[in-house]
Amino acid sequence: MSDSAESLSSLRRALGLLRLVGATDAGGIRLKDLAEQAGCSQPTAHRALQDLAAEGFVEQIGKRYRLALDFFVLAARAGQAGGLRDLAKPVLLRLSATLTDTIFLLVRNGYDAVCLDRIEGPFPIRSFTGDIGGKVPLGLGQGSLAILAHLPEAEREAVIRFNVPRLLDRGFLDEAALRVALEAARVQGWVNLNTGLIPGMAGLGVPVFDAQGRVVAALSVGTLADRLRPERLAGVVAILKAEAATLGAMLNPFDPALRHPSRSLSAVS
Amino acid sequence: MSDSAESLSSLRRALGLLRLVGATDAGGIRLKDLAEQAGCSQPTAHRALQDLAAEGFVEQIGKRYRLALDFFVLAARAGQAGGLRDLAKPVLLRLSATLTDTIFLLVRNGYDAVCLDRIEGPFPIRSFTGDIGGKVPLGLGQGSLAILAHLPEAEREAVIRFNVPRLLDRGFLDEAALRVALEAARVQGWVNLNTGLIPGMAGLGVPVFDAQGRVVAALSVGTLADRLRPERLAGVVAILKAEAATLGAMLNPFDPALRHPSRSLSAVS
DNA sequence: ATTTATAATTCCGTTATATGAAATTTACTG
DNA sequence: CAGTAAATTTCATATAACGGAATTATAAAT
Repeated sequence: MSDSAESLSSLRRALGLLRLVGATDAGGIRLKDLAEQAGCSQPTAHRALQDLAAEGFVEQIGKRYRLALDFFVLAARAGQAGGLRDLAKPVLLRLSATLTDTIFLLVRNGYDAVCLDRIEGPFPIRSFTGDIGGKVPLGLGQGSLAILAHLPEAEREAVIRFNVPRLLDRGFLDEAALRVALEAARVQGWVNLNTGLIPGMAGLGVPVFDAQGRVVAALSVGTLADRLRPERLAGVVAILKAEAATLGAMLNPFDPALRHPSRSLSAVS
Repeated sequence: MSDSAESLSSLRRALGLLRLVGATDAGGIRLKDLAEQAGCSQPTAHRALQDLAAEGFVEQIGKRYRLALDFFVLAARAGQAGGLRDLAKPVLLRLSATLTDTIFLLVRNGYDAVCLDRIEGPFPIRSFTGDIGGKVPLGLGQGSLAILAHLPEAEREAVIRFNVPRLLDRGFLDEAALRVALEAARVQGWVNLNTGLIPGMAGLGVPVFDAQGRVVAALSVGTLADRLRPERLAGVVAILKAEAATLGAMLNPFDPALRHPSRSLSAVS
């Protein structure tokens, strides 16, 4: 629906190339394939890549292109999306120290939840979100589900409509199960999906609300199933909720980022 | 030397704008200032920003622009120099669990060492490298020094020549002290610079070699000086070296990234 | 080593598109 | 409710982005 209209500006095209380079794994990608996938001529791709490389976004290793470390550094230095990450850092550190488990900070981005930060606990964790920068469809995983559950009705429905096929594709919840889980999340105020999607793993997510009561993020814990048995669980929930409240209270209620929530949706390609 | 020649391609200009947006902190930056700093007209900046926003690299909050999450997501993938980050993850986790200290994974990038990943220990650590994505001149800090010490002669000399002034600027080692430290690092095979540059802190770094014996990274530990007293130190060294060996063994000897080491130097701006 | 094939890079005439001045709209500020 | 400054849109112009074709480099095969 979005890309059917042909001609893009040269900049859009170049950014598309950058994205394609990013989609490739460590080995890099050849100019030929890049041009083909982007649907532009080889000389065009070549020139764009030269510029991208000159600006330090891409590096050319032999005949292959891949994202440059400078790009990584640039992002790391950049004012972290909304300052949320910086604000949340002490919260994550406290949680990590208190719970001795892996802690995630997730935010919504369009139809996905993105891992903004994470602090590793001593146990090896497998999670859907993966590392910082990782993405999961909203609804998959505890934190992700916590966010989805507390979105305003209209947005939530839009996301569900869009995501159900994606979830099915990945072989997870169907719509009915998803709605049950969402309802449970809403009444409980936290998520503890023990669907056993990852054997031996368990997790727990709580939403973070700003002063207007909008969900802006989720905190979650990932750990071994053993470590979330009933007696410990209640305590962990309490601690997580307390920290989520703390974090929420730190959010500037006048942050203009929260005034145009629809934009983030429409920005999805 | 690089930007004195005027006309840049429109792409370069747009990427410059992106960089400027990134240099701003969470509050964002106005179009006016952006155009001014970039040295282009307002309409030009405007259109570029619209495209950047349409591709999800930048978001417009009210009248201010800032980096969007997509940018961070993409950048997170840029850390993958040779997939090293993913490969190293279990190693870092093991080290963190075994040593209960903060663990760093550093790689070389031009004249700098970049922190590719780090796992927080329970002790509050101050380090030069700082957080993930942080940079230090090669030679400053244990891991960074470990890398420099094991570079091939010619490259090492080039880096030293370039970095000595930078190190002096920051008030640290002079060339003589640096060379002594490098020699020690080479014979010992690990670095334990107790220069007391950061009071109360201590660290320890070991190089990671690939199958051809080239340094590709360093593992290091940062902790309280107390925790690296002689009796514990030997054990920590042994563990670090063992993990460095494990990691090295996992590296694909045919990674093309390692075949053109000179490029990474010349790519420095 | 020599040849062959495939991809990367450079050239160049054409045309699309990026550009900035000026005009218009929008949103702040006193 | 003005008055002002910035953000957008419009538009004619010139530029620089485009792809076909030619050239060079690189890899594969014999």
